[in-house]
Amino acid sequence: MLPPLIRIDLSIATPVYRQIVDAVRTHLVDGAFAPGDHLPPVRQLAMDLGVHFNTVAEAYRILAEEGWLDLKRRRGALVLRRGVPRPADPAAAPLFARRLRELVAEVRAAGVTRPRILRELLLVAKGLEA
Amino acid sequence: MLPPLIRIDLSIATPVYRQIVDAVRTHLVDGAFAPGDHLPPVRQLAMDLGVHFNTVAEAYRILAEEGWLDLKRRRGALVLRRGVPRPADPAAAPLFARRLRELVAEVRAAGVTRPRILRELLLVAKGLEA
DNA sequence: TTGTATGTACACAGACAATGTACAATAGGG
DNA sequence: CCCTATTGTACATTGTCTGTGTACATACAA
Repeated sequence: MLPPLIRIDLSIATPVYRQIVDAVRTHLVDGAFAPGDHLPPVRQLAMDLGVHFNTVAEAYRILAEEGWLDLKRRRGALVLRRGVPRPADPAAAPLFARRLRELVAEVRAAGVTRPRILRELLLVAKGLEA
Repeated sequence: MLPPLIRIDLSIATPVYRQIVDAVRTHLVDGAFAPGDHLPPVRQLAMDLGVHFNTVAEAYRILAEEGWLDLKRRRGALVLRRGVPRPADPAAAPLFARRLRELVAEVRAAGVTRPRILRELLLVAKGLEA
């Protein structure tokens, strides 16, 4: 069995619905979920994750507001071809810089080694160049 | 006036006390706050940030639990020489990989350009090599 | 037409975040 | 020594957020 595309962790502070949003959006950006695909129904994904279906529905609603999904009853969650990213909020890039540094600081403090962090950074950078 | 070392953003979902923790920890890791320094008293930092002092106190308490600070009444928050990072939880590195990808996906979706993201990743990577 | 698979709406319980207020400890001045 | 001001602490309170329960609306298929 392949590792599930979406996993959640009840032990961390990030609320489950936001973990779902983050995980699904990652797959949408990198193409693992492509326009025309259907996401699993809220009740099915909820079963897989062990949460209530309304929690999944909330995540789908947020993704629909972001323009990724078209939600229609009885038809499930259709992945849309999402228009060009809206012009970035000018604060977005500096905020990214800060959050990236905070994330790295957090994992360094947690004992992840510098080479390991470096490796992940460069892997992601590599993926962006393509 | 220099840009303040710590800033918070009431418009985002991350609670203020956690924003404070993240910002201060970043400075602790990169050395802007060094062992022997004193952080501002909770009431003063709270004034600067426009929040209640108990919110700052909560952030300081978390950092003290992480081993960064020694809190004593009337003496303020003393920055400790923090022992070697505890052995990393084996899940920490994979979790970092995931969170990094989620962060990048989020800002890409928000319209930050790939070169801009790449630049920040490489900047942080550079800082880690030193 | 009817049943059923789907998303939606909304109320509710519990957890969490931020604050208000009172208190405890301690450094420093007299 | 003792007092006082400055600092962190404790805990109750208030409002918001999260996750769930339950009932409903919609639309496809037989």
